[in-house]
Amino acid sequence: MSVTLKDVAQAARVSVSTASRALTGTGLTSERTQQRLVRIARELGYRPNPIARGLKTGQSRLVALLVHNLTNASFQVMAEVVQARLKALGYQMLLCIGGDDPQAESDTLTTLVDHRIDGLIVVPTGKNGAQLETLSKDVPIVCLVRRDDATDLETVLADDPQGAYLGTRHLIELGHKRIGLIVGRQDTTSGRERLSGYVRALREAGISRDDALIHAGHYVPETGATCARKLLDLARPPSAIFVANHEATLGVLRVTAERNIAIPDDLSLLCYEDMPWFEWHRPAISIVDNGARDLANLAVDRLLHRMDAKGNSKGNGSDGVREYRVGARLIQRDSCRRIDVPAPAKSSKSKSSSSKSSAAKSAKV
Amino acid sequence: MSVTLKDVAQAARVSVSTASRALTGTGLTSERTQQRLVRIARELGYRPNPIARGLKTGQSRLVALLVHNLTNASFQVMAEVVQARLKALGYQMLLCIGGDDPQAESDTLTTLVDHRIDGLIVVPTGKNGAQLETLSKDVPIVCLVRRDDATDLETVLADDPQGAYLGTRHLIELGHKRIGLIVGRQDTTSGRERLSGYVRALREAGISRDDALIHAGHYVPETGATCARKLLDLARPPSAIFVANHEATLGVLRVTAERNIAIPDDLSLLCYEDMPWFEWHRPAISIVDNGARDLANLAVDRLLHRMDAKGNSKGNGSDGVREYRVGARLIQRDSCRRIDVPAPAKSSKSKSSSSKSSAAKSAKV
DNA sequence: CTGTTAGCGCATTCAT
DNA sequence: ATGAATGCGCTAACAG
Repeated sequence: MSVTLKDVAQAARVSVSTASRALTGTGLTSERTQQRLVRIARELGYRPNPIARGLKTGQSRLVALLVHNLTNASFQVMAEVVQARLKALGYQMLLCIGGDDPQAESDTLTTLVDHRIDGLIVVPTGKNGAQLETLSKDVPIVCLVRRDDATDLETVLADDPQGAYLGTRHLIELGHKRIGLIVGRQDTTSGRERLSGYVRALREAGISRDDALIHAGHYVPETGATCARKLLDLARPPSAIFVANHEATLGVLRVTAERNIAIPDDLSLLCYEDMPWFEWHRPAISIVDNGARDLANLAVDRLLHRMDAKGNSKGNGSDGVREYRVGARLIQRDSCRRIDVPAPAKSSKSKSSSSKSSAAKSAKV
Repeated sequence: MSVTLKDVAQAARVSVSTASRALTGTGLTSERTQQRLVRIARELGYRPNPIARGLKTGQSRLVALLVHNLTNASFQVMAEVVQARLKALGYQMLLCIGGDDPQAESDTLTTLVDHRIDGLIVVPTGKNGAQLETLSKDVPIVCLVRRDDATDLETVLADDPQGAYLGTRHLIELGHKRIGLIVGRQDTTSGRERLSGYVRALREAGISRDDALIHAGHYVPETGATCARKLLDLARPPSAIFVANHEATLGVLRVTAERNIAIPDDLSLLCYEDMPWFEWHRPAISIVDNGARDLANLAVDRLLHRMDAKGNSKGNGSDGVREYRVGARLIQRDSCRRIDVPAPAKSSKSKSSSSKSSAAKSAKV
């Protein structure tokens, strides 16, 4: 069917080993035969068979990325970045979607090592630490976005404490005293860290923490709806809501729409993690950007480093560092307003707030 | 490192061939040894090496999905569906992102066959028909969403003529006579077909076609912005815009926001292909749903059929059918209004239109 | 610098 | 029903 190394060798009247050496460029062949083989191989349309090569070398030129879903914009970006970077290096990306389900994660992990992947970037559920730890002896692994506390795997994290702090402080600076927080499950790193950043900003500002304003929940839109209702039904509702649970954003927006709550006039809204449409939404939604693109790039860097180190068997390539942080960034758009200034009269269509939305566009690499 | 078939065979005191037969379940072994081998394999934690197996059988248990990007919500859904279906069958999905670039597509295709993928679902650019045609002799291929006219590969398409027709007719029924169309490049199947559906609906309604209202462009947000401006700057601007170029939607929304055009009061807006946030947007955006989930499922069905047929070498598994259509569906939300009724007074906040948005939610499988 | 030999782990043919 | 032998395509250790 396809032309093999043997075909090339025969056509060049050399042995397969010579052909192999010439084409893999080990430098163990004479300049002349080298070039000749390359030429002949090209003429014949020879393509090395990764399967056969893999059987011999134990490598597959396959790198896996395991994320929870593709709905989350951060995961989309990460998938695109990882794929692009890897492709440029001759790797193929195996994209797996685990749905944040420990069982699915576990199954997927086994299948992946079965396929002899050369590397793995995983957003862990946190429930398969032992397995990850074991696998990491065979294949370079980098954790992304979440840390699995049961491991000491190299991990690339967003700076969630900082991001939540920045966001909360921004709202405080706008004059908000009662700031609702909708955050992720407290059994995830990011969930805890974002809460801590929020708390710290409050503390620094001398605002006492009110647990009635704090809601944690699963990473689904429904969480946003439920929690938003609870917050808005409070006797003294918050003047701003910080949706630090990305998936919950849609739910919050639904509730504000249902109740005809004007943003930012009636309520300031600050969200976490950018999405393409946030900027076009009206009002454009201010956010804390987690730097998904940078996170993915760093994760790839670290993975390549480890894969390389493994290849040269120079230790484990960890450099002693196990955790990296990518800074968060506040992107102001139009969904937050100063609270110390009286709200504009609630009548005519607000002809104001659409100008600065484009200026704050984030620079992507 | 890992336990091999040989280890299992030794532990069971049989030959590797027997072990192989027992574990692959060819039925060529005695019931007893069969069960015994399975048990021992499990105890030893044996996992067959797909690479080695692949070298022998020419299969990889890898199926590739090649899409343009992951920003498009349809592609996200397709990736998730394909991955889920395949995983259930023991395949791994190789997700590739071609960026609608012919060169990238071509490169990717070669790499994929190098990896001996067992099947391919591809959203073709349309520029690599010959290559696809050639590859299809080695590996089952199903085209998705777009057809590559240079091939007669089995293709799963949205019913774009119908979708565009439905959407246009809906606007006409609401009383719109001047309906702007922003559609995709006319060198793509869907671009042409959606235009044709629009034209047909107009014709049937006895509305003469006005080319000033029709704009085709690349699948990027900028197209939407540019074309929307042109439409709105017309001496007689349209009362409704049908954005049949999905990616262009954001651009259109930006322009309407910039110009403070109220939807649907000042302008009715109908878009193509659903996105999660369309429903939560205010006003909720009415759409023509292309049935991404159904498309993906059907593509997988067809691919599996062909892979199966190839395995049993019963012809090419085409059943003589080369093209499938998945019907489109109109989902009414709040972005289109009757034009024959006078617009409500432009003052107070529109406390109306948020009720039916949830009712029209699409049922997913 | 090159050819010969030997496997990588598995499925499969040919014997028995 | 089982074992021995062969080879998938390639790389690498070992000679020359």
